[in-house]
Amino acid sequence: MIRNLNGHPIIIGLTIHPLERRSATRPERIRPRPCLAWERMFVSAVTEAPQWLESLNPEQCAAATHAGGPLLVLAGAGTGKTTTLCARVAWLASEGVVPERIMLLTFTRRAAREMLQRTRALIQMPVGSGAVLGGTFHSVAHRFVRLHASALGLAPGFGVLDAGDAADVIDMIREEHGHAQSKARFPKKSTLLDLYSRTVNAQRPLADVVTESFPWCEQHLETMAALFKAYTARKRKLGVLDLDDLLVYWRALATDELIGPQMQDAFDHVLIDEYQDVNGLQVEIVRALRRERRDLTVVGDDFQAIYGWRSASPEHILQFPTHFPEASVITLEHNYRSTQPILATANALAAQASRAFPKHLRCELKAGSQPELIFCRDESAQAAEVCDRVLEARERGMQLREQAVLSRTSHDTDLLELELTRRRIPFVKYGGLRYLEAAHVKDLIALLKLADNQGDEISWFRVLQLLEGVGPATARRVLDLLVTAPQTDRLASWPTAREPLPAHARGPADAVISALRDTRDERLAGPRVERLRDALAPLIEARYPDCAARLHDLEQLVAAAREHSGDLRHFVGELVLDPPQSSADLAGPPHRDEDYLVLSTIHSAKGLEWQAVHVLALYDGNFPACMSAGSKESVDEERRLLYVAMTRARRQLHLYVPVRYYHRPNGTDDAHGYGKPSRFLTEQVQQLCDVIRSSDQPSHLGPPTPTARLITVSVDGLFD
DNA sequence: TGGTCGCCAATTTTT
DNA sequence: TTGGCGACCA
Repeated sequence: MIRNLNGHPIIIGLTIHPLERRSATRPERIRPRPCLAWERMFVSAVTEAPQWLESLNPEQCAAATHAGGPLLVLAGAGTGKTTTLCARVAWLASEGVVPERIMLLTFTRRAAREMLQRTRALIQMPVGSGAVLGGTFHSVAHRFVRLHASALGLAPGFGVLDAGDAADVIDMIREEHGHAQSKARFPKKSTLLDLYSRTVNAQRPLADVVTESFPWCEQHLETMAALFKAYTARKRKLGVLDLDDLLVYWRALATDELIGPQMQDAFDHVLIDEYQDVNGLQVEIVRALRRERRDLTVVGDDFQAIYGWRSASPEHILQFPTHFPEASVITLEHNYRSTQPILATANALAAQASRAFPKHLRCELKAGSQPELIFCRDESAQAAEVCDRVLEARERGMQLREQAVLSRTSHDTDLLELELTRRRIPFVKYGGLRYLEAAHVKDLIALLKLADNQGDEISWFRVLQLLEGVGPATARRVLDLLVTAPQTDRLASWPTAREPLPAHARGPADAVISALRDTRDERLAGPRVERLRDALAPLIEARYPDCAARLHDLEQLVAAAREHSGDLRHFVGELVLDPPQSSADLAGPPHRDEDYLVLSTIHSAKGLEWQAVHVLALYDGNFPACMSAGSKESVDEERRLLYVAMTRARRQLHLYVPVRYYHRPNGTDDAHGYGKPSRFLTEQVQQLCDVIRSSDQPSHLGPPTPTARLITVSVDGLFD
């Protein structure tokens, strides 16, 4: 059993993958440990220099020891942002601030864990004492809302819906309202949830959000407004909160005239990482928490804001000095990560931005090779090129885990995954399909939720449809019979409720029901999950052809439950907020001796770094995505996304432009199917990438590379 | 005829 | 994996 830094077991991830069927020798996915340059700095700082503050540069030191009042730390990529924040927590603690009175909000739980661990190492707090309250906005919100559940009119063990569950609830209402069959196409569940979530997180009227981001839905505005009202009512009725509700409820607590001041007084210091990615709702929470007490530290880089599609906006960090007029601002500009040529290229890209805090990253590593811009014949040539370079670098002594392949979408690496498998190069991938999104995992979770709450219609709906010959209509009929039963024991009405089932499905259904019944008195999550998994297994086997791999995934969940000390409700709740196999949870080196290449989406690579970085598929329409071509803001965000990708590299940076692509029929105005190099690769950047290699070989596939170069010249026009 | 099931196409990024 | 469409079953 592998554990994370908190000692919790980690599930090693999916064994199912869309490409799996074609590649039998695919390596098991494991989580790599991120490369931490600052970690090394600190190890020496702690062991060799007791006054660890001396290892910081003057700006970092000023930030770490800032006394009193709001502080904005603008930390460019690779400038020791995490180092500084850790040092600040350590400094506060060494100054006598009680750790429990420090709140540390980070973007991922991994970041929180790492920081707390580093901090402990710095000031030698005994393990267990450093109870800094740390985590994501959502997980901290969960804690507060649970604490004040009754004040909020919630049952003590309210459930938390993940995004998939929320979409299912919306879909159910959508059907009840009769939108499923209406002739005018109605937005589907994921669009609706997206729209709802954006509206809530941005704290702006629905009409505005629709007009701005979903103009094609405008005709349905009133209907959708009614649907969303029904959605919130339904959540109340079901006694559940979705992820957005956690924030909404936290804000309600923070602004409450009784609880708000208490909550504010409970924390001497609030520190927030990645402030460029907060949304309007989160800002309101922060302002409520620091209305009177003003000790607040926020750290971020407006040029690395890449979550606009989740209602985050770099405007919030830009406006921090307005919200907190007495704020001090410290800018970190010494980059310790990348070589000068890489930094110069990234700076050239940043210079194209329309709005940003001025920053001039200075580089400590002068020497280094130029970034490479590589034109490839097509996406499979791109895959081959990447493999060649990766192996070449390994020959020269660079471990695979020191290299990473980053892409705009997780799907960009499909061909590469096949090629890596063919060449037997081990790799791990994160981003992409996540553990909790796999159908069979959702099946088991639905059953677990039923064990906890027999009134959970969504879960009933899902579980019933696992039975052979049972679809939405039959499931609905059974459900109606169950729901009419008294709240306390819905299972009591099972003998009647099972009537609508086809005869051959009744036996298997009974087996599941008795498992639910048998485990009712079991307190610990482990035995319950195991028993329920056993009951579900036959249905999984009957339903999915590749059941062995899927059952293996479920076994991981059982193993995790066995290690869990709490009850089932707790276990499921934590699973939703801290899902395994998410990029947020890359903890603990699983096998020190293993070496593997890292594949990741750029979003998931945030905060990480590697010696060599390969960025795939930089052609117009993909990166920047055509979905983002609509507004200046979203194109700016695409640019920042590329900036984030480029600044992950320490020594080598490779950018790939496949010239011809196959998977995007009628996607653009280009009927010939040639990719145009990304609109971000203007001449300015290209000149800095002085090694331009073409990799075309004689081929039946056709067009010679010069066509691509011609297109390159015309890229600038796309900015207009 | 209502309902299930099989087949095909398409899919941005995630707490 | 989801959604849409058409075939087939009670």
